[in-house]
Amino acid sequence: MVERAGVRADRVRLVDVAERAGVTKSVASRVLNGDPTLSAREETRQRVRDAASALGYQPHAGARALARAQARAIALLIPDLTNPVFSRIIRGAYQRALELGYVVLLVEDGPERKAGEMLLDLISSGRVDGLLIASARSGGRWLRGTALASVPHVFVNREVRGSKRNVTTDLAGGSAVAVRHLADHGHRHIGHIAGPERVASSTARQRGFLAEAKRLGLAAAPVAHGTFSEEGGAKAATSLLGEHPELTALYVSTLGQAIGVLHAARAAGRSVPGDLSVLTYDELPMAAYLEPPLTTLAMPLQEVGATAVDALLEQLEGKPPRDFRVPAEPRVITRASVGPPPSRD
Amino acid sequence: MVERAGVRADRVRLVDVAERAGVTKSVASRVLNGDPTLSAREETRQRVRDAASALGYQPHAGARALARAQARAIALLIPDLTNPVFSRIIRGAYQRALELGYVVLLVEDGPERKAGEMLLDLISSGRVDGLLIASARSGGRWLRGTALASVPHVFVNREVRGSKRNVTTDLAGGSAVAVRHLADHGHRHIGHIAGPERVASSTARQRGFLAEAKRLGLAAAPVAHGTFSEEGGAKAATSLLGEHPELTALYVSTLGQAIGVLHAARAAGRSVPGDLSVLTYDELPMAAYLEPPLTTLAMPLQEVGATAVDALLEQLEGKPPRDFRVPAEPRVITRASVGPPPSRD
DNA sequence: TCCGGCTGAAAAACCGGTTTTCTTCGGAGG
DNA sequence: CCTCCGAAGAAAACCGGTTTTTCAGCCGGA
Repeated sequence: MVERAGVRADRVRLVDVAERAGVTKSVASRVLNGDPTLSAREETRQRVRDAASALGYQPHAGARALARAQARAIALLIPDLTNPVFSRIIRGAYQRALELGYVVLLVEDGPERKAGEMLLDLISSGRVDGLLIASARSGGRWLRGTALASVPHVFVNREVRGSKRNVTTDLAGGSAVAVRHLADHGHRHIGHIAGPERVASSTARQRGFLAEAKRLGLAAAPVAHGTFSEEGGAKAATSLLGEHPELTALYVSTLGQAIGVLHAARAAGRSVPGDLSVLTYDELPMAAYLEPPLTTLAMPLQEVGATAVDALLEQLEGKPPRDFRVPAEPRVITRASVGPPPSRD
Repeated sequence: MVERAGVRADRVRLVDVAERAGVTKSVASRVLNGDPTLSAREETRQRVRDAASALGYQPHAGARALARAQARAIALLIPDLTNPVFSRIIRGAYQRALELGYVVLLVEDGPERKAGEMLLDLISSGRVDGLLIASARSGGRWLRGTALASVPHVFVNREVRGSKRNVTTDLAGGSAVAVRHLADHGHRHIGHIAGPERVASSTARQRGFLAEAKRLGLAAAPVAHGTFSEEGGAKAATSLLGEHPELTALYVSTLGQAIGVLHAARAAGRSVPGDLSVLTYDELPMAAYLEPPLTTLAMPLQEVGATAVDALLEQLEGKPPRDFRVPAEPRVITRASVGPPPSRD
């Protein structure tokens, strides 16, 4: 008979702990879990705890998941691993999950459209208890279907109307701060490089941008859409600057786009910030090392990730879902990419 | 009694499938798992399969993990989520794992030094069957301890001597190609921005760099060390260019460092590629949008991640560990950051 | 006619926990 | 002196699978 690869041999089981403490496993279990309905002498409890730590006992996750009907794990769906914005969200989520004794399974939303099924499989195989959905891409597909209905889930950094499951920052408020910052430098002709159309985060930023521009009585505030990538930013900037040569400042949605915007500006012979000021969302160390160093808008993305976990766990506790807004207070990190508009001549 | 949040209610169990097919769960299990020792009529087998798919049966991962003594999950330790280099490795690993029916748990190696314990907990709680270690940081600590000894694991993109568990690319060979590319452009004074000292990937690249420089009979080939970040690259470049103003080309270890190098070059008043050529490891879309667009060395990182999974699964099957080298064939992606050395005058 | 061996499938044991139910024992109250 | 009760812990059932063991028929051969 072939020997099994399993480590079964050297695993410390609850029974081992119980035996060493001279009690039955039921007592051991209840002591270790702090079951309030157990009555046992303090001395006995201590024996159990001692035995557990002496043996280095670690309960078997599978057995627990089985007995308790919960895996203490959650899945996190993100659109793109290489985007550092999501890295922050992931970090926040991982850390909070860890604090609460949960484990998180990352799922990247590939173009193969498999992510939705994967998530559902994770749920129905009992590998995870709930879903954190930070990707807009798949969403639409199976969102509507009955599939998600009975599964605890939360939308991260995106807004699904009426879902009562959104964890967001005040993107619109951030946009307002951005526009004000540029206006304070004297700019009256400000454009916006937005994300893809019909993506919630894009429209939120755009809404804030337009509202604040109007409030300040700025001239036409044009918007161009592009994907959240260097390429998307470059293309959008090229077309926006082509159609609106009068623009003196650009408010950009993501750092990736901003890199593309800088590229496009150079290609168009516009110096930054001499001819064109650029302010972008997403503060990351890299921003300081670009040419020119980018002035950015910092948002508490890590906190968004953490809050998303809190929101999901609330649902897992049986509470009705509700929206969370992460208190934002956007800060402008001043570097070199924003200056006064070029003097007319 | 409070109602449990668990979805126990609507879960399809093996018994349900068995019942619908009119057999016992043992038969159902063995049919679905293709147990060769089972004898059953084809008609019966079909009934079971039909029942399973009709009910949308998905086995409970925890129960399986318990019964089979294996979780069909692996952990992947990475040093830094925001580094897109690791994103590629992660992708490769996730995808291959998925194909093989495994799930990957990502662990980021924070400075809190907790990562090692976390991994061991994941193992001892039976949440994962093995470890993929792509971080050099923690390594040292618990590597030597008895802890890892009996745990299936693999080192990804780093080399631990004598471990027989390394999955690497030919970093040294890549360095050689890089140096040759620069030499082909006429450079005789080439410097290298390496990673932190005593990190295997750093020394491998450095070794290849020095060997090829020597082979080509180049003048002193100085090396400066820095962390794998923009800041690390900038500092290293500043000191290297300060001490060796004769350098006309730099071979850099990572894209992050390269961004720092470009920054430092600008600060030193050296134009790229006019005064200084820059060639860096790590091909990513972003490289094309930097100023100047960076010439890079592309390596099959995704393949490294995938191979690491293969290597680990071999161990899980009970085979003795062995080193894997991902066939590399480094390609230089030509952009604008490499040119001829400035003409002497 | 009786037995052995095969096929097809049921039954039972087990994985490592959690949770509910039962038992034992000592002491207080009647 | 007997009864009853609560404390302390043992025993058992269950979670949802996998794997081993057992069993019922049926067939062929002696």
